[in-house]
Amino acid sequence: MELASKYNPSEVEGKWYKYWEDNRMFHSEPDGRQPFTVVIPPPNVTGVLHMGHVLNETIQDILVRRARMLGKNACWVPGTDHASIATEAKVIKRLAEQGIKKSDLTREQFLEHAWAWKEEHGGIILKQLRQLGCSCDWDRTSFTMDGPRSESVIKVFCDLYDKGLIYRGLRMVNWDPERQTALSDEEVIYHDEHSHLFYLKYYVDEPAGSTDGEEADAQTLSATDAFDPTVKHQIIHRDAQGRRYAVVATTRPETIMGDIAVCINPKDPKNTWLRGKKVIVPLVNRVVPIIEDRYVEIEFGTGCLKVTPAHDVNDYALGQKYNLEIIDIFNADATIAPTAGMYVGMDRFECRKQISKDLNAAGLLEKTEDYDNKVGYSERTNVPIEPRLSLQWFIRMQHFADIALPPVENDDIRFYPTKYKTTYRNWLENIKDWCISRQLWWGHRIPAYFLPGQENVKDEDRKYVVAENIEKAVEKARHIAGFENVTADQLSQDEGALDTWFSSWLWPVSLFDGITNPGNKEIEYYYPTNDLVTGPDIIFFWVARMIMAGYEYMGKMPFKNVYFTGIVRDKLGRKMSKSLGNSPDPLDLIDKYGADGVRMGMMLSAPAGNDILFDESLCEQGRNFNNKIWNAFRLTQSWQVADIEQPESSRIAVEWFQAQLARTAAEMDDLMSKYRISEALMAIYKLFWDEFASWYLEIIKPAYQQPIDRATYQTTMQLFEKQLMLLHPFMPFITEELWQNVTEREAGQTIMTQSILEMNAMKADDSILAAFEQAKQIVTEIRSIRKSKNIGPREPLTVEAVGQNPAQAMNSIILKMAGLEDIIVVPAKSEGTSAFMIGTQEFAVRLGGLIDVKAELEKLQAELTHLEGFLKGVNAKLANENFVAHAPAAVVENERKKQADATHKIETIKESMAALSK
RNA sequence: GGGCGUUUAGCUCAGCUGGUUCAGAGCAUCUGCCUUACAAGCAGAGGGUCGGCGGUUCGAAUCCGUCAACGCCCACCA
Repeated sequence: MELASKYNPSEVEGKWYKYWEDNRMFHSEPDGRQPFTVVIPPPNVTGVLHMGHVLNETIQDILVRRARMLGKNACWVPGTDHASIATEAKVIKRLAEQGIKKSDLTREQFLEHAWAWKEEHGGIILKQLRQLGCSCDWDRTSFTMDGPRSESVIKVFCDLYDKGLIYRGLRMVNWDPERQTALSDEEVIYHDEHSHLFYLKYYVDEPAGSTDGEEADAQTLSATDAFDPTVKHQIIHRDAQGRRYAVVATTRPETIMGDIAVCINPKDPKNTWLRGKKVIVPLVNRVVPIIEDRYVEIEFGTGCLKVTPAHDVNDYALGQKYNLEIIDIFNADATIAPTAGMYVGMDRFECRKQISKDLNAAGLLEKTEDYDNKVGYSERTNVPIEPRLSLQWFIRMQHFADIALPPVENDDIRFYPTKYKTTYRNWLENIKDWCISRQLWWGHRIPAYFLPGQENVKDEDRKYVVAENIEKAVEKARHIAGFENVTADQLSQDEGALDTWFSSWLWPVSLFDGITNPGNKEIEYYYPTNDLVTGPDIIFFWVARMIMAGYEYMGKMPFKNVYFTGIVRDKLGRKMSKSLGNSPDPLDLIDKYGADGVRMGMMLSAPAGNDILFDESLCEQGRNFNNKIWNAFRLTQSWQVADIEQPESSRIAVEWFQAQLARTAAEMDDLMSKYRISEALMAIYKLFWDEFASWYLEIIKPAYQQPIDRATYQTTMQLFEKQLMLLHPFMPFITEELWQNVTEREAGQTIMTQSILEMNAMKADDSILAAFEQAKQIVTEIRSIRKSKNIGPREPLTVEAVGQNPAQAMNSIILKMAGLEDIIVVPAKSEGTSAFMIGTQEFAVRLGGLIDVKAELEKLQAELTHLEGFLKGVNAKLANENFVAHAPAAVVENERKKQADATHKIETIKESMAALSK
């Protein structure tokens, strides 16, 4: 096998992925083994791979591949999400480019375009996942709008409706004027915004000069306290003609056409004079009553609140309470509606500008202040949402909160990191009903069918039936009095579609047909799934709701563990985004560093729960590691194997490395069980690079053009192979490539299906590990002395062990690695040596004429100073009666040992110094 | 306004219920090396008052209080 000096991933990755896939090696069927199931968080069907996916999918692949190698029947189900609103937006955009408006199309025509778009762009991301190395069971690829998944959604809707958990109602919802649909609360993102607080004059509906005879307070009115919210007396505003008016502060003057009242707090001393009066809405000239409610904050603005029930949730609540009229002044696209009577057709923000000008011109604007407030934006279209009164479908969430909270609280379902338990609890404890209907076409159409002949009935009172299909709907309808003879073509289905998350919340169940075919073999085998890997940003959208649906429909948790990844940011901590241009294209990175390199780069920076500061140089580190492995393999392949005796150093090295491997395998197992994936990777990285390549291979490496003994060679290749296996989940491609070449493999054998169970059970021999560490220290000391004395690495040296040599058993290793001629035990070290200490044992390197007495003395002096300081500390501790009395015996004992060791070392150093000074 | 989290080496992080010479890892840096596996490398080295202050304790990076900075989530003061 000819091997280039640099690893070339592109030659290897495609080849092995094709092999795995062609042989359906990721495919799973229920069998007698323990299942290990992961369902992919379905990416948007028309999406492309970004760095967030790389993080997420790499973690899942590591978990899945590892589970497979631990003998489990691993099944990672891939799929995509129809992403109702996002995809519909993309389709509309493309249609617009072709000069077609959505409103020009029928529902059927639009859906044709949408499906065409889906066929064209759908699944690109699934191909990209293959490039990353993801070992998904592609035979199971699903789509949230495919047959079984759609059927599940409709069935669940009907079921929840029948259970009384879904209702239809007129509510104030979050309205996206861009897409013209309702949204759930979770789809609204609040941003701080610099805006203005407009102080509007609402004249009292009374003749000029009116008084109530009690206006003494008003005499004290000054320019400054007129708007002081803490003022404790009445504040009456009058214009030059003596007309009284109230001042109302608002951020949304454009809604005054919808004003139906002005509200004050009954306890507000400033505004008591307004009680029972009527005021005139500026410009609009509508006369509206002053109402009183404790809801109004006395200290905000002037304490007067304009009430616009159609355009504010709180105002709506007030409207309900006081039975106020509702005037909706906006069209669905948030332009001014004819009901407003003015500014009709104008955009809401244009209108705000215009109306503030007009108010000012009319002398109805008292003043304007800068004001920072929060404005809700649509998560998808990034347009300010409009609270809008609308007839929508909702799920009663209290029931679901009740079943979903306990399992997380008591750790039946575990969250990593655990801090998200709190987030989860807070949300569930303040749960609100979920608005699940969307005024969209791309999605699951709401299976509600309206009965005919209700043209004169108010929308919210129209009769309907909920059924899985039109036939069942007709049947149900015929049971309703007066509709006994209704036919299918007389029923009209609700035009709306369901929230995307209404399908995703079923994902772990619907993937195995657990809704449509309960109790089937697959759902029984694969459910509950094991690990869910996702971002904390969708904990409410998705994770919580899956738990709800899981318990509702399976009576069991949907997954046992949830691993929340961080958000991928750039190295400056900024969120990766298209607009910033700071998000690398994962495929470019794969081109550059190989999939294994990118995976490793990602994982190196990904401790659980923290945001990931991604830096391309980490991929470089990954690539370098690949190259290191590659070259280590190249080295082993360059050896001639001969039937010669095994050198002692090799025998010891093998024994030592086996222990080291056992220790690392156990460590990795422990770390993986805690989802400390980056640390597990670091453990195998260090094992391979620092222990295997830097020590083991250097020890067993035969002299130039000399053959290696068969025993060492064979064991070495086994050790190599085992490391590849431990590494495989992290870096699947290079490990497969090399594993295949470590030795002849039978056809069809791959590293993927090898077991690492045995390795995890190996016992590490601690005594050899300790002895070897000591030998390494000695070697390092000698190398250090070589370097400081400018002695080349191959110049033979002799080392003296003073009194005894505790590292005797490791002599062969030390001789080879430190380039020594000999290690001899001497009663006292000779002149012309440079000494060092390992623990309490002194060694000395014979340097002959190279010894620099002055430098040597300086080195010893520095060490002496350090040791004396250390000893002083220890002595102080031991002199403290409280310490000796209170601390556990073992701790005290340890301090005594430190004291003895330090004392001994100090003596040794002093002797050395004395000898040198002679 | 409420809640959560973070702060340890130049960077990114580990340090579990206080005590192993406990102050660590990787990367970066510095020095010397193209030593026939690998310069995408080898060998060696330096670097931190553990955010500030106060407390508990024989003993604190670790526990408590407080302050500060940063980040995230939730919330109907227009």
